[in-house]
Amino acid sequence: MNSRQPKMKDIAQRLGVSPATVSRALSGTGLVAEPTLSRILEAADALDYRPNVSARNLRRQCSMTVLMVVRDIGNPFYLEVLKGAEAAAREAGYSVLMGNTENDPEREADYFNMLRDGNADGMVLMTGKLPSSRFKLDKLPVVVALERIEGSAFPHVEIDNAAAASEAVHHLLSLGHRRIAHIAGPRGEPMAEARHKGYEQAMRKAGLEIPPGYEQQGDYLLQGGRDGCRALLSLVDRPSAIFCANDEMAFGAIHELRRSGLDVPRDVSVVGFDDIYLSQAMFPPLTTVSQPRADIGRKAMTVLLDIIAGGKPADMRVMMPTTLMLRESTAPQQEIETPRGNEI
Amino acid sequence: MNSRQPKMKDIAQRLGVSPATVSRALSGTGLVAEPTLSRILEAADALDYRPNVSARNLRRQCSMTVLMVVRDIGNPFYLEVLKGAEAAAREAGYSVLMGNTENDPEREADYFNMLRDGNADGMVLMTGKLPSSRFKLDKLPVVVALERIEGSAFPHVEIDNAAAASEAVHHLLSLGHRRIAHIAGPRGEPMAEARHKGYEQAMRKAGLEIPPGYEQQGDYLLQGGRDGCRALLSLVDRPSAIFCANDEMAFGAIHELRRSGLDVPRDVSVVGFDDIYLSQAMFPPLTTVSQPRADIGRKAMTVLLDIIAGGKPADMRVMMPTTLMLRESTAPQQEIETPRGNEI
DNA sequence: TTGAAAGCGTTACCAG
DNA sequence: CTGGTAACGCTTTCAA
Repeated sequence: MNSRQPKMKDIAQRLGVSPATVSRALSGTGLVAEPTLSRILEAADALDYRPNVSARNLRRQCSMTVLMVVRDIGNPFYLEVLKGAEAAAREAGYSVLMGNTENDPEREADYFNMLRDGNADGMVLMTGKLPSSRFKLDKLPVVVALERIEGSAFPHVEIDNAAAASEAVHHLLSLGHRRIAHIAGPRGEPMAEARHKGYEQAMRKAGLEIPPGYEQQGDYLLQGGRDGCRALLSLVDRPSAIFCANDEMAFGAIHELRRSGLDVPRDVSVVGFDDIYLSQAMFPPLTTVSQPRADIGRKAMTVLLDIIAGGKPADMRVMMPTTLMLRESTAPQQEIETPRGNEI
Repeated sequence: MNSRQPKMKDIAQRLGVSPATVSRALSGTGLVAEPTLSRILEAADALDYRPNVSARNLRRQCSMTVLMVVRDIGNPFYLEVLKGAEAAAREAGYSVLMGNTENDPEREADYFNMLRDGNADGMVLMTGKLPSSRFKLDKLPVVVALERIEGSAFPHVEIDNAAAASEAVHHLLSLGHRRIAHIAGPRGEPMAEARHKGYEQAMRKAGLEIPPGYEQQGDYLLQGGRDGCRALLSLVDRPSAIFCANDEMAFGAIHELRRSGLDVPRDVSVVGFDDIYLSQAMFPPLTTVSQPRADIGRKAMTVLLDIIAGGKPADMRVMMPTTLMLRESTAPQQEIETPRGNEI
């Protein structure tokens, strides 16, 4: 029960060398001469030696652990990001601790404390704001991914939400649509605001007025998409296309359209944003803005690891490219009822 | 730069007591007298003292960390489970480390090693098999969730896949369907086998022969559902209902049906399994078996924490209840083309 | 190139 | 109830 796991001392005694030498041999500093080196490596292997991480961390004052903090771990949106980040961390020998804030400022503060306490060496933050704190957080090794935290000095890895939104609206314009509405994300949420702005810019650039009621306030949720869409359908001059701030609301909108006896895309085109899992499996497969989520996670982790290693990030603002996925929820504008939509 | 974070020694010196007393006061053992106790607590608060976790773990030989190991972190299926488990762990003061195996036996072994090494105090395992090892793994604090690992002595928290599958098929039977096909999960995968068995049992119990070709081999993926469905449609006597081993394949099947000009549910009913995120947002909203995923995660973590605390699990096999979600992808069997399906 | 020894910050055992 | 002290297992000076 006592001496279960072999320690460095055991290997040292067995071989008649000092623990210090064993440590050097095992940590791969090229400071051990050849006869000894291989003997130590062999012995370690034979005994199935594994270093005690707590001891090492205590001594080295680091934890080899990074935090991934999201506001809702239940949101599939974060999955691929986590995946990419986990892979990058793993390759560098780091473990990933999950953090779920549920939008609770106290929890957010907790995770920052873990950082300050050295329980974690760095943090990838995917929440929209910073907890208030009496400490200067800006010096901590933190990278913000996907979201944008205004006024913070942390590096950001994100996409150009406004430009991507504009591109989506352009697509609708190029299909001949003019009455294009928007169902926005939560008010004040920077990502939602950026997408909204992109919509407005594209409309303005096309010389189009946005009719009253064409900008609906949503909440990123299915029901919000339904509600926004219902409001749009009640307008006298209802839109021929709807650009939604995320896919989930787009699904809600499509539901509502169908319930009203309208066909997508024949009667109304719908574009989403995010390209979440199975968006291509919806009916109709959703035209939407795809983010390279795994790459974003990977990049964020890479930047973070650089910072942890003491480097300065090359870019404080990394923009990852988006792709507009043209699928089947959009079709050319058709003023008059046509016998058949462009279903394949 | 040197003495940033206050340590117990600092508090002790400040107050003229010994570090040991500070430790006792702060760890809440009732072994410190009242005048001292509050002084220590106050001082700790004033200095914003936070314990060094590495040191504590080294000394206590535990990590206050549990591992959640899944085969693919990119699969939304695990999300809610993670969420439930994370919440339960957090409430007990544990952190959750993410593990992603990608079905790589080496990685799986890595995570078991983390356990053996004391880098983690326990593990919730959601992969189908055990890495081969020269060590007896059975004594490690591991709980298997969702999956079933045959021949292992670990407690399992799962659902009755066979019974739930039978219930789904019963639903189709009660709608008058007789020609019911199944698109199964990967061969050899216990969960998939159980669901398959449930299908066969329900059919047998109803006195129905399963026509040749009615059991398609799938892979849990969208394309697998498409392929399986296409094969079914090529049969002379094609099914009037399809029970798919998971939702994703059900979406694939529905796609394929629609491509063939068939309406769901008017021409063919489809049932899925899992009730993943947005299954209710599909068109048509999918009738499927819902698992209490968050509860499963929470329960698994609870059992695990019990084991870590030294207790024996009350049940080695906890079965969580499932619910058949009746939505709009199923309808009564209709031999002859009817003018209108039962769309709402 | 190697060894001795001093910690890293806590906790737990023994005395008092 | 409290103080001294010895670990926990590893890394890293400093000497040799």
